[in-house]
Amino acid sequence: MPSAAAVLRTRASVFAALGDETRLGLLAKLTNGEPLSIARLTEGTKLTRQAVTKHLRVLEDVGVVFSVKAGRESRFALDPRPIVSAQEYLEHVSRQWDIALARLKALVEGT
Amino acid sequence: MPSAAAVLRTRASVFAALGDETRLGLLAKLTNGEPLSIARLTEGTKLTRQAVTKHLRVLEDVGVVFSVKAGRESRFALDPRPIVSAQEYLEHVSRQWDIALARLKALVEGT
DNA sequence: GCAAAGAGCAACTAAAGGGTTGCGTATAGG
DNA sequence: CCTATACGCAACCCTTTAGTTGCTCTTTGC
Repeated sequence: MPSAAAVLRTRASVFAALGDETRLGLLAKLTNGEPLSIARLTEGTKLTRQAVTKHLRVLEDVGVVFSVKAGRESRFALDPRPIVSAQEYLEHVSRQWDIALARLKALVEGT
Repeated sequence: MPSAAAVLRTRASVFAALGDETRLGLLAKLTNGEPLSIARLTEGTKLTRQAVTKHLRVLEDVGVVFSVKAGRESRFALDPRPIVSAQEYLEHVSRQWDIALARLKALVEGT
């Protein structure tokens, strides 16, 4: 069982990886399921292939993406599991908020 | 209607704001609904009040948090709307991925 | 067998981020 | 009043990050 602090750190790093316009764009290209090469992912980005590569490494480090070598090119595909995890966390936060608000409201209204 | 690029940029900045361990900790303290002062939020952080203030500004800039002045202290409270929006986006991404996978699978199996 | 395509690696730069310290200001309360 | 509390602002430092350039290596395909 990972410590609570480690969980926090992991979650933060996933959000950090998602916290970039370019990387969100890359994810969008990968949501259709088909693994894409770096050259392919670079098209239409105004960036160098190297820059895109770095972004992909960031995404790969947090597990949102993984790569498979196919001949001379390495294809990247999406792994939705960390995304689902992050999504559930946000759901949890807003849910806790709702519960807390209801509780406070009941308090004010004298129950 | 904001442009698609602007939407992307906004979303990215929200994720970026969430992409920090300290800030996730601050959010956690605010999920119980009660607005807290900066001094209060600084307790148990190993950080300076100034550092915490900066983090709060980051959260405030993306609308995840807002402040209300109360005498000599300014209290921060959570606004779950951007969080809900981010959550829905992640849900959308993983959902698209599921759909795409199903489609690819059907293709391979010859429909 | 050779040119072109697809990538990896390393060094470098500019800018952004996280953090601190120091100082000034307003409010609460004895 | 006068002190302690709660902040805001600004300057500064160090580290990380985004991006580029240049070079090398492997694979493709004619």
